[in-house]
Amino acid sequence: MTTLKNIADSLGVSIRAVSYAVNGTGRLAPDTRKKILEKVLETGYVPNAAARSLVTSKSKLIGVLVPILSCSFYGRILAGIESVARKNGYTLLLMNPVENNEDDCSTVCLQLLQRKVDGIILNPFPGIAREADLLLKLEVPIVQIKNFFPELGNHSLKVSNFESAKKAAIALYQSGCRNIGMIAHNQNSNEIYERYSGFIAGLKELMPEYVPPVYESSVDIQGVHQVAKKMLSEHPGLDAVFGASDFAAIGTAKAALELGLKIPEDISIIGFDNLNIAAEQLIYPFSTIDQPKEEMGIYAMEMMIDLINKKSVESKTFEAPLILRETTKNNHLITIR
Amino acid sequence: MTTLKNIADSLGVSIRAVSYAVNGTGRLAPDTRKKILEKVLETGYVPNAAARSLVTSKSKLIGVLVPILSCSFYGRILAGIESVARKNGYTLLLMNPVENNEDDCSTVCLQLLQRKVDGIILNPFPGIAREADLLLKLEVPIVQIKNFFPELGNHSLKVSNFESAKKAAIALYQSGCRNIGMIAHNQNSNEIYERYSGFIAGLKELMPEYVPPVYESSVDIQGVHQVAKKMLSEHPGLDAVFGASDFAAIGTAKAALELGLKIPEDISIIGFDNLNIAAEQLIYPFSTIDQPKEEMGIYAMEMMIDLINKKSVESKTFEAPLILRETTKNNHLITIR
DNA sequence: TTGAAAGCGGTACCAT
DNA sequence: ATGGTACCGCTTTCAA
Repeated sequence: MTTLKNIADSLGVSIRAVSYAVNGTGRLAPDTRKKILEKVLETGYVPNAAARSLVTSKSKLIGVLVPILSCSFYGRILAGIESVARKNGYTLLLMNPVENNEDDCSTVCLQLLQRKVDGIILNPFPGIAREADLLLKLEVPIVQIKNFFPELGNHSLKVSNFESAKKAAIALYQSGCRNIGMIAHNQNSNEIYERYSGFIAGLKELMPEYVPPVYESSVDIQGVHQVAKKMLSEHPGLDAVFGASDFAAIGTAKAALELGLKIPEDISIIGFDNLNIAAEQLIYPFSTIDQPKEEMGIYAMEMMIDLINKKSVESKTFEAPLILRETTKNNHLITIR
Repeated sequence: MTTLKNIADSLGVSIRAVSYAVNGTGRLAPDTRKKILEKVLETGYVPNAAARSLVTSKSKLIGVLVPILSCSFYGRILAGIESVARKNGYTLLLMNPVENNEDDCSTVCLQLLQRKVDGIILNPFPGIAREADLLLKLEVPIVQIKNFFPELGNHSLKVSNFESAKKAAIALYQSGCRNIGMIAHNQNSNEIYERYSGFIAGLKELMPEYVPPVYESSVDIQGVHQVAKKMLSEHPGLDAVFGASDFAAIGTAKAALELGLKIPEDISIIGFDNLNIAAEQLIYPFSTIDQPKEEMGIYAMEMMIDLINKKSVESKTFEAPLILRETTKNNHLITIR
């Protein structure tokens, strides 16, 4: 393998000179520099990142922690992160611990510590927040996506869950629905809670007396399907459902169709996330709230770079627009976006 | 930061002793070992991966290169890779170059070289195969997924594209269809070619005289939609279409519905991949060929570990079973799987 | 402008 | 069984 020393020896110059030439730093006689660079090209020399980071104590590594890879949601965020990381000389360490599996979470944290990552971008969940002390010991920036645990610092990124959920409630009202329910999720997460609160707040404004049915389910279509069937049976008058996720929306639609309801004539449905599986439905492309996934990834990594460079950064809340498709009726009456 | 030396000094033992204790290697007096381990725990010492890999010349890093992150397909493969990597002390470097963008591809390769990864798992495409010389210089194992370029060595992983496509053709025949077309893709990839060949072979067996229409499209629903509309208009007698991907299947279904055809009564459709967006269709969950994504990821990483340990490994072709759902008629008549 | 050399945090060999 | 030490490849200070 070619090293700095090899090149230095073969050219009769010092190691330092080669280092400067390779990195474009320091002062060097122009022709020395040129000579070295030619040799570098010729030998195909590539600097050793481990050696470099050992002495600079910068790894140029960013740990990225996501709980789910089997759904396009995090993949699209990852794509955003990766593109700006790569353009700025950072490389991503991808970690995908099974959510709340203690072993997985601690293994992953240990990796992060050993690798001396320069920063961590993660979608936090309780199992990882429990390891906060460890992570904090690294003393590197942490950017939280979607969710937020104060133990992990105060740099975060999310969408306007409250406002967008409120928009969904208002939209359903504007389309003529008056019996509106919600399928929420039973996970410990403030984003779901914010969506719930926004939904309630929207209804409170328009129908102060109305108390909507809200059911909770696990975050998967199967689970929602069961819960939605229960909700629709126990509240046969429902003419609209807001889902805290697209999984919730799809599960609800499944249940509604089984019960012989027509979408959206009998029942309107709005989801959240704008997942591919919601957008690409052949017959019922879902009305939903769009989370700007790629943009969030891009912003997260830009924020990370600023943090690493000690620039001041602000946590950001993205707008999440309402997209009207085929699971809501009277779209022309809906003025809110 | 705590280092080996810190611990050694504070305990009055040698650095070597601490190294042995931490790694559980070498011979050490039991009580010395115990004493050291306690100190390690107390100080929260974590070894520095860069320093370690500098001297061992093993990085315990695996470069993973995927062309697309915005679709659950590669995410699910990644999840499989990550789980076995983590359990074996390896960490993944995630790379997502824009396919066939030269800059991206060379940046990514440079990263791989600098990081001295112990292995590379990738879904190869022409832009990356062009950098094969560089990658080969690393002299580390390369495992190719889905596609295969001989320039990148001979370790690969794929599904039985030919046989499964043949199954699809036979299944469509068994269900009673006699006018069967195909939507293929115009990308330079042998997997698509194998699917095409399998399809043709299946039909040749059953209807030697029949010459099926085969149209090519880009790999996205929009593109397929256009092409499928053209195909269905130019061949109004078609009663079945085999899609080289689920994108092809969905785009075709879209076109068929627009033309007023009933699925599956008027036209049967079988896709390939078993993507979430195909499986989770509310009204038309797609009959398709299932690629075992997680399993492929798991196997790829296991294969990588064997290769690193100089064990002999064999390239593997996974079975890809036919899954019958709602886009094929007379499923009960279809005996092939 | 350039060469020599210290040292980053480990591993592993060579003596003792 | 254990201590001393060379060295991995690179950056950077210091002196010339």
